[in-house]
Amino acid sequence: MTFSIGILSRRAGVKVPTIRYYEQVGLMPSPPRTDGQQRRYGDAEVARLNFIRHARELGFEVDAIRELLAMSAQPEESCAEVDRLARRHLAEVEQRITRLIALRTELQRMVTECGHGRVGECRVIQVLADHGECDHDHGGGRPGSTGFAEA
Amino acid sequence: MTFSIGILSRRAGVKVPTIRYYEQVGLMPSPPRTDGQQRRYGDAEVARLNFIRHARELGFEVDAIRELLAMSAQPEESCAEVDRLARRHLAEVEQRITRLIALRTELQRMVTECGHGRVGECRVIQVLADHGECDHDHGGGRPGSTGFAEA
DNA sequence: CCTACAAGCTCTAGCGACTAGAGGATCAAG
DNA sequence: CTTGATCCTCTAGTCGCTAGAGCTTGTAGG
Repeated sequence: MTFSIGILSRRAGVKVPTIRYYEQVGLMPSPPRTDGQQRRYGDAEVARLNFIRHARELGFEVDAIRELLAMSAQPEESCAEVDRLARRHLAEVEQRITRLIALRTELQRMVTECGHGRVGECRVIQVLADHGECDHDHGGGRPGSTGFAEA
Repeated sequence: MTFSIGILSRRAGVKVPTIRYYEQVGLMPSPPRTDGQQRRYGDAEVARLNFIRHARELGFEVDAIRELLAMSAQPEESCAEVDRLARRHLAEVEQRITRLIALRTELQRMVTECGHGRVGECRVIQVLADHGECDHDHGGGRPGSTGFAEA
């Protein structure tokens, strides 16, 4: 009926220290303890932890999960807020994708233009040194040392 | 000829505390100081800081930038290592994109399936509660409370 | 009943790349 | 010479864990 944190860990696929961390930040309840102060859990906690894990895998932040959990405890309420949270997160993910795709394009251009010669002519280094070469190639970054200060 | 950290900050588009942080972690040199211990920089530092900023914008980690800077100081060396670093980073970016697109798909499905009714029937909550509903929809998550423990 | 020892406990510190703030010194312009 | 913007160092906080020290507890076998 009740079980230890290690069992809970295996059942929900969340590491033991992470469960304790979730308790600390208020995602998981403070469970009852044995006489020796060891935590005892039940099936409800497995469900809750699965919910948390899945939400984390989808990239929801701990604050958002706290809200989602609070809302899910009110099944009669309108789910407009839940929807809003999920949409906002979706928008963030889409923004990250957009930015990463721009990065990928830039990195691809850098590596395909690298002539595999010496560092002095390396496009990768040139593009990094001169931001102006980033979006449009206006030809001929000067070869040679970049002339940086040394750390 | 030489200028303060604030001027360097404006010229390179990097905040003052970030410049000091870069000095601390060895990306920027320890510059000469005035009698009153204030840092003085020259144009080489503007170039170096621009390089760092651009590399950060492309998502290179500080460790990678340290290596890139070291390599760029050796223009006669082969750029194979530079190339390797850039390609590895590109591969990481591509992986992140792949994962984020999977997340986006899942989130889109969640929000489009939400009927905008009560929380008890909300698909967003249901999918989060039951990982099994994630990749393939086998119909009819039971409505009602999720039955979690409370935090 | 006793002994191992796995698993639990608390507490602190570390990751990466900054950011914020306190509390004080210095520099440049008027 | 005064004002006030800028600079200095230092510590601590962010986020979501993860690692480790040093100790206690639970449980299974003998």
